[in-house]
Amino acid sequence: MVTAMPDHTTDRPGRSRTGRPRSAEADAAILGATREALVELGWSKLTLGDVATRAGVAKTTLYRRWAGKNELVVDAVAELFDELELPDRGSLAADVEGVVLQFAALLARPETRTALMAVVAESTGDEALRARIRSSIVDRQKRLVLQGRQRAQERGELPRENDPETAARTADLIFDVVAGAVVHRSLVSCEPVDAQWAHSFTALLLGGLTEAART
Amino acid sequence: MVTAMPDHTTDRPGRSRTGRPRSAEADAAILGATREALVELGWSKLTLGDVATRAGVAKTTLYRRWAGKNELVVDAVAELFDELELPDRGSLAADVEGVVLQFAALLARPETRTALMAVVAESTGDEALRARIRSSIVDRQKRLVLQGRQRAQERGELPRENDPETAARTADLIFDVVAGAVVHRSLVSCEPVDAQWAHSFTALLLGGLTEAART
DNA sequence: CGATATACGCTACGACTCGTAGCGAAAGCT
DNA sequence: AGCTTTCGCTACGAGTCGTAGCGTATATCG
Repeated sequence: MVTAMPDHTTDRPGRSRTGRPRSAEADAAILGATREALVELGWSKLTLGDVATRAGVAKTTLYRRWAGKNELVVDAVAELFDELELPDRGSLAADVEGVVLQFAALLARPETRTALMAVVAESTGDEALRARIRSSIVDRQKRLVLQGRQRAQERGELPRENDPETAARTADLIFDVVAGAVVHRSLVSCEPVDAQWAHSFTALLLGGLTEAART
Repeated sequence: MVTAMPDHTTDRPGRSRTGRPRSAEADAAILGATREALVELGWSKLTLGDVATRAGVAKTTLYRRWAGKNELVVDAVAELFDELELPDRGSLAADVEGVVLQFAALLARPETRTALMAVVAESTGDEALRARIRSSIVDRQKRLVLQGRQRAQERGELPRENDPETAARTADLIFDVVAGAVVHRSLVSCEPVDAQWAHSFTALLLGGLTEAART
């Protein structure tokens, strides 16, 4: 799931092939410095000037590539979410528990905690930013739900869907429940997402799914 | 659930009874102005000077009462959450659907959307702020879960718990699932929490609960 | 009533960040 | 070579921050 062209760049005139190309190392250094500064300073105290200094680039270079703090942080965090995988653990319950714990581990990292919530908050009044978050972060992770369901259906643990529209709605519901519960547990309630919690949660979720499939 | 003493005030020396008391009207004006400014400007562009102007008070008055933007916004938003109620609709499913829709309506208001996420984001690096959020907002709403379960047990829809520790864990789990799913659906996925979704979600949740109770 | 104590409005201040403009130099492509 | 774009650097006005100082307003206490 790699974008062929870096999507963070603002309008580049015609994607011309002449002239000095942008430094890829600078890109990596900036995104890394952003995550680092986010951990130390938090969202509100994060300044682009500081990021530029840490990355070893000029402040103007930052403004040439990103429109502002929001866009920069979205790109800096989006990279982290691509780590999530869905290894086949043999059963639907084990798969769900595994991805829950993976997601929790990702949210336990300070840069993820801070950045994710801050950007979502900022996006409530900015439609363009919201769209960027959805395409860069949220929608990419829905693949985990679809993948897990397909595996479960192949194993016979879940019935195959007849109506594709219902199937899509159910997938969305599951995605919101899983992601929402884990985020709320770890960031709002500030309680650990350990193996015990993951087990209880999985039991609740799968119980609800099989119960619903029965009717 | 009204606190006898305003809890937002920073250290007041001995709560002495002499001298001019703080204006309660100013308090209300400031908190209202904060919510208003939050809607128009968003979190990052919200300035305390602007809030002071809108509220018709001096900027210094703001700094005398609140330590900073975070604390002010937490108090401004905490008031909104006290609206949530759990009217008795006759069945557990109806009660859950009702509170889900209420919560969604609260999150649909722009000031709530913006403020809640922003404050949570800021709190990831600030233990004092985290504690303030929990006591002012989160923990207060857990009453809804406890209340709903008690009613369901009285109706015979749910079995009574034997182990109080397990009961507490289950309540926490339900709280995180409900609040997390609704927040994620409306703020991250940006999809409406309508009657249909609330119905599907309730079926999933209650299905999981009865299934889990069976084993 | 006067004395005391606190809150309030107002102004001013240094420090900081913002986002942009302008320049010369560097680095690629034809 | 010549052209094009990026990069680092410096400087700038605008805006915000949080605080200090001062005079005034409003409460309780003796």
